[in-house]
Amino acid sequence: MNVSPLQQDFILHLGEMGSRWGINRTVGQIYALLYVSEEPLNADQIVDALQFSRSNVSMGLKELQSWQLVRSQHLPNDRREYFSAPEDIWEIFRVLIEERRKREIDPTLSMLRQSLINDNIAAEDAYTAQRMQEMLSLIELTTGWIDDIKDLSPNTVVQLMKLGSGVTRFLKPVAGKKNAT
Amino acid sequence: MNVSPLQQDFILHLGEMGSRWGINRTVGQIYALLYVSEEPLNADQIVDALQFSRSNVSMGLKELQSWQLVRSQHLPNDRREYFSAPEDIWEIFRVLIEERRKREIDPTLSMLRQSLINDNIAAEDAYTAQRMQEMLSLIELTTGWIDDIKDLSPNTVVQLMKLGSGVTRFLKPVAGKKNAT
DNA sequence: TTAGAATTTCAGTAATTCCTGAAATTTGTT
DNA sequence: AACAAATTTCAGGAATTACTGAAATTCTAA
Repeated sequence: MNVSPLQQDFILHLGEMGSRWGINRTVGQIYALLYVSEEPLNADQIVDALQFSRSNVSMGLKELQSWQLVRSQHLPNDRREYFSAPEDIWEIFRVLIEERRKREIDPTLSMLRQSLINDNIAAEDAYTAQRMQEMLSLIELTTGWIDDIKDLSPNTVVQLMKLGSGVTRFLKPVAGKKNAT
Repeated sequence: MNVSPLQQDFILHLGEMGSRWGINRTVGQIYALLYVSEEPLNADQIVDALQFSRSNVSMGLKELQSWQLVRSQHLPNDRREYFSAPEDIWEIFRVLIEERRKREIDPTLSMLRQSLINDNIAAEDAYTAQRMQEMLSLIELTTGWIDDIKDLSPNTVVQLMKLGSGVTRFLKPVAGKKNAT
């Protein structure tokens, strides 16, 4: 496994970014390597390319699979497992959004719903409950929207994104408010 | 500073979530406390409510201010600094997206642009460069779209989100493709 | 300009997370 | 079934990150 300088830059960068994305450096690097590799790689090839321990690679691959960012397959006449990052960048994007939502949003959604079930909130908690409700409503709106658009074709999403704030021209104007600036 | 059970639940939860959001537990708790507090609080009140050290509160507040999630002000005849989370949940949402983008996306955007400037990529790097370009294009599209809609009024954004995939009815149909499912 | 209140800095320790090598387990082939 | 290859588990050490208390600094009111 020789890693070109271009690949090396990319791998090191995604390693550093990993920590900001809630995965550690080595996991970020493994993903980066797979992302830029045309052929699937087995664990030993990854060890060879990135120079960390076999067990670390094993755990890293497990984590990437739990994120659904990496798939494994078998090649004919080879009992080793081969790993690759899905090709379709839109698929990757969608998975990333869904997984982050699961980890970063859904627990809070449940917690807020649970806490706000109680319909007689003490007077001293009126403001707290109102704030929690505001947060809940925003999360529900946002996740509902994501659910709604996540199944659109990439092509459609591209069109919509390119349209940007231009979509507002299709909205009914609200009295006294401009839709777009 | 007495913290109600409802507030306590919320504070502890946001503390735990903090780690998934790239801020630590205590910073998450400080933010949660401010978020549900109707009045601004000074550092000692936060110490009293959450029971961690004065210096930790000081550092936590600094970090929250760097995220633009917390503001400070002065009350008449009191030299202490008082802190609060902005009221407007849409403002909070916007700030959160912008700050995460700065930390999690922009560095990669720069790196990819920088790496791909070079217009004669070695043959062995053709696939790598293509993959990096795909990532770059997706990031540019997404951040461009965010830039474009971030200035819309909350009202407009709510309308658009509620419309969800319904917006596709305004798009020109693409030959052989359905816009919506 | 000084006293003391408020805040920040920072070095050291505590806690957590990461990574490894050895051992155990699983898988597939003969 | 026995062996060896491949993979996973896991205890312990390494590295990183979080938190504290003491000291230093900044601020403000007299």
